Amino acid sequence: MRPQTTLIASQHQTKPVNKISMDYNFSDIEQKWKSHWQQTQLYKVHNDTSKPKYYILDMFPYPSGEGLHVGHPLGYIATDIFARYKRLNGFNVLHPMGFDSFGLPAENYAIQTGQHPAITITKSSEVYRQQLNNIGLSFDWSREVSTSDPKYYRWTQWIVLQFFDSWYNATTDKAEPISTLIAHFEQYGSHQLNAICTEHEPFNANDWCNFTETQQQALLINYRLFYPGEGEVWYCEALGCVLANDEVKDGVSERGGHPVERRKLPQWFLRMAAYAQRLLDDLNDLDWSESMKDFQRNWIGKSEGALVHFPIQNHHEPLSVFTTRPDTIFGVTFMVVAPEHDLVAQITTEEQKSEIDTYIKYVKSRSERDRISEVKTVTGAFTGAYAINPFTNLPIPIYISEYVLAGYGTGAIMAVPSSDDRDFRFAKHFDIPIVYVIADTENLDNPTEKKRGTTINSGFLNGLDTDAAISQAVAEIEKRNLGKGKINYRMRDSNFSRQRYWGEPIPILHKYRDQTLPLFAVPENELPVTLPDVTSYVPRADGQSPLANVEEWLKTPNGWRETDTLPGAAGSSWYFLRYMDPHNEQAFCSPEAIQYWENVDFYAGGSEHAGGHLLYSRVWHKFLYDRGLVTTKEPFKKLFNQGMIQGRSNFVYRAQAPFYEEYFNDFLQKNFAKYQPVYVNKGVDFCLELCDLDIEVASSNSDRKLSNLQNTYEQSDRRILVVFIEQLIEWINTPEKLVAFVQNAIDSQNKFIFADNLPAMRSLFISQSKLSAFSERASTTLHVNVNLVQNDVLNIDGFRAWREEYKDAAFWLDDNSTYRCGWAIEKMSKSKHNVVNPDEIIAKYGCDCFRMFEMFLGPLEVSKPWNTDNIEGTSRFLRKFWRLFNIDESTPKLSTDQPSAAELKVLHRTIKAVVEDVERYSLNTCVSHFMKCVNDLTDLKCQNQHILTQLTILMAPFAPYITEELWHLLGNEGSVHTAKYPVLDEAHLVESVVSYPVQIGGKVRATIELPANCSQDEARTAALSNPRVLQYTEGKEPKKFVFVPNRIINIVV
RNA sequence: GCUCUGGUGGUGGAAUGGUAGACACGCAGGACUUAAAAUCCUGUGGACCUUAAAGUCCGUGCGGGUUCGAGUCCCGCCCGGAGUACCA
Repeated sequence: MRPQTTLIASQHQTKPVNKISMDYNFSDIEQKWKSHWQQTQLYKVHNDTSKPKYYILDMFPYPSGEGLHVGHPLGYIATDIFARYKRLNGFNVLHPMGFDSFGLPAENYAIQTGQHPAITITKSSEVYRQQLNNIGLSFDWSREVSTSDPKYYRWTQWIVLQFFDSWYNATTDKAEPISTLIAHFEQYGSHQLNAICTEHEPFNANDWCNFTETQQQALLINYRLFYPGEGEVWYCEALGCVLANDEVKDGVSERGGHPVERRKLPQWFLRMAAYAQRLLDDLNDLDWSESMKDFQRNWIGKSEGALVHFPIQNHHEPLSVFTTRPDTIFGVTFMVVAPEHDLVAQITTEEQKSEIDTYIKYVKSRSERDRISEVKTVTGAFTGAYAINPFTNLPIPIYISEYVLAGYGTGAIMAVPSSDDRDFRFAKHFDIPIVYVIADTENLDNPTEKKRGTTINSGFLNGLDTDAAISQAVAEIEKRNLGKGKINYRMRDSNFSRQRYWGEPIPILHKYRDQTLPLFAVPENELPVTLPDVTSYVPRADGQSPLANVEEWLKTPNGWRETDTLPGAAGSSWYFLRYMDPHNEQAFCSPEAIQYWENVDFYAGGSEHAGGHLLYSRVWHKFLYDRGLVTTKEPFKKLFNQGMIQGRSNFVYRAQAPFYEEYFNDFLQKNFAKYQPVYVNKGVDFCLELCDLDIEVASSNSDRKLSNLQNTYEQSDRRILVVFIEQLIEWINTPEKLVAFVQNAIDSQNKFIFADNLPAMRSLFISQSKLSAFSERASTTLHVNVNLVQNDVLNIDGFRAWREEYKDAAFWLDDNSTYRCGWAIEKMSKSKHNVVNPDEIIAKYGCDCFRMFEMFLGPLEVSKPWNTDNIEGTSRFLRKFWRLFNIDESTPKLSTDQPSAAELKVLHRTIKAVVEDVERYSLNTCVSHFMKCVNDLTDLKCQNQHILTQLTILMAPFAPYITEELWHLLGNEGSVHTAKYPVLDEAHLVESVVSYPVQIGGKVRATIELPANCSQDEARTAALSNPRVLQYTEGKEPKKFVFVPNRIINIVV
């Protein structure tokens, strides 16, 4: 389909119309410049260190098979505008794009279809690239990276091996090569070492030297930053594989609805927790939104407290807990251990065993989120074992409950029902005693409402306030050797392996098959370890990845390959560095490139990445910093979170059986009230009390009903009219025909009346504005393709053509003969038929219009619905802008005179507003400023070359094509995108007179004009003598006189 | 559950604590046209009041508070959206 505007334009060109300006023909213009820019490589970025750098980046997209919808480009257009703006202001701007191409969707598609994910992903990347190019984005595609490309993932694997080869030295507070750790072990054993590691038995230098290789390696993995261990994952017996959280819905697998359970399997981990404190500290210097920083702070979840060991009766090992409130230790009346805690099996008594087992089974089916968010019902089980409160020496029962997570703290808590809400509910439920340890909580219905105060019933802590009691308690705990003060982080080491095919193979070799230790890194010169082809992408029933089936790949001269792959986060945690030097085969990025580009200045993406990608990337960057591979501590200086674009769905309403009776009832009341129609619905639907006619509304295919009626009425003194639904539908928009039909029946003498020549049965759709008169049962609501709707008015022909079943659809229309649809704001999705494809919009309105409209929708950071209707305004604006140039036969007829003061004022007011708003990322208001400017210049009949040239450059970042075309029509060389950005001259904005609103008691009662540099006294005299003001002050002295220069006057009487 | 975020006309939205509704859409009326498209003009938060000009009151989810002045700041609610560690 050719765009409408083009048709009109070509008509004008073929007609010999005299002196009509050339119309704005976006499709020719955009085609022309798109290929021209490609040929001249306008957007190619060089590592040109003579210019200041600016690195602007969009979050890595995953190329989904469905292509882009209008929500995706929002951020890309915004960053493109900033990139172009920065370029015009003299920066060397890096603005690259690539694809995060490993991941589950392609893999699941491969499982279903057998197609290699590399093929699907290449196809969808190609679609993405084309669509992005359609939007006029100034990416340097020569720098494109793709995580599933072996040339790229070679370096992902390389960095992972650096993690493997590192440990965290808590003294120097950074990651160091594992060789320095081994040197330490050889000299001191594990003594005098301050490292972040998994706890293990201490050993000395002599021990170390006598350990076997496997023993040494087992110790080292307690320190490595990338290490093997055991982790809980979702496992589905029926599907025979590990599932992602996303693939588990309501406790069953999303595919097939099979039961799932948490299962411990060998996994690889990234020792993220080592970086917790630095991740927290360095947030302060970042230009991120406070909410995003808050999110990460909460995620890291630092808490200060104490580690306390409670002895267990009849058991050698103590129960260790972490608590933030050691001051309440006298109030501990029970302990709760995570159901999966190792101790549970050891301490559970014979009598309690079956209860505990049943409970553990229940918990295995629960997600972590379910476990912590469930507060209404308390669940748990008693182990039968008792711990001893070391301060009161009283035995306290040990329970297990799902609200305690194995992965947090020590996986066990000391429960203080008088100060913790969940403990309180638990104690109530299991009838456990409550000891009050804070003054004035004894008489509260819920003592946990008061969490701080004077300590009571607590021996040596009595009388202390909470803070003093905490430090006193910690001191005493340490003195009695019961534990120690400790800082705990909620953030834990990240599970960094997947038992799946479509990811980077973990470049590790095992000496023996199916035995983790000993293990070795794949030598650097053998990277990348590429993915072998497999016959099936389905994970193995034993939970291993499909790679474990590829015998010839598994076995190498030096050992057996690791079969786990890396998660998506691996490739996306460092990609922004690769863009700096994307083709380097000697290093992941050259030191020179890193020296110049440093890190990302402006990073745009959705806030949903806060806990994942943004945290992983920070850890990787900090690690690379520690190892001297990058020069900055943080990867992303400024973070901008754009909102989502929601879909705006449209609905049509299909009539259901009850509709016809309801409709006819209403019809009778309106048109035949004089016969007193009554809805009887007994045998027949209606009877007209003041005449001898009954009426039945029926479908023509209910033959038996008809013959029954006929029989009944042959013996009756009343007559019957059968109104067929088909007839009702046929006459729905011409009720006068139905009136005539019914009137005829009333007037006739026939016993049994029905229409014979019936139209075919069609489905009926009711316009939204008619709907309110009917019950909910009268219609069903159906999503309709939004592309068939404009301003909520349905394109009826389009609708009929949309689906076979709607071919003959009938419509009950509004009085103005339109069908009005209902609407709702929902997520944009295929099933809701509210997906709008940018390509279609661009074909109809042009890329420039699409870009400006996306920006015009609303503030970038806010979620908002897409509504194509409003695009007309933006389209009109661009045509009006074009007309300003007075183009006759492809030459603008403009004046080269000195612009007028009024014109200059409009221009500079716009420059000021646009620059201010671009700098604060408010792009929707920029579009408004351009509209206002074009409106004002049109009103001024401005045809000044200087003004319009400046405006063209100003608008170039927003509308790159039309401005480029006009730039050349104006006779300029080069590209508008390499021009010099307009500079604000305040001199043009100086006003001699300011108009002040005068408020009296906070309400505006008058407006007065005052000289620009007016003093408070002058303003006071002028305001108080104003007749309007006098009406309110009645000449009295005001209580207060507020004068805000250039703003407002407020008088208090 | 927890954390974050938002709530302003019929619609999208604008507004450093300073005239709420800029800029658009839609709608209504008008001009131009054989007609349509395109374009242009006028009106458009609600309720009063007036022949008119003008004016009055109410209005930014709800209830309080701070201030000469609150959409904006503070406290307490209500409703929607997002994230919640293996979707990316």
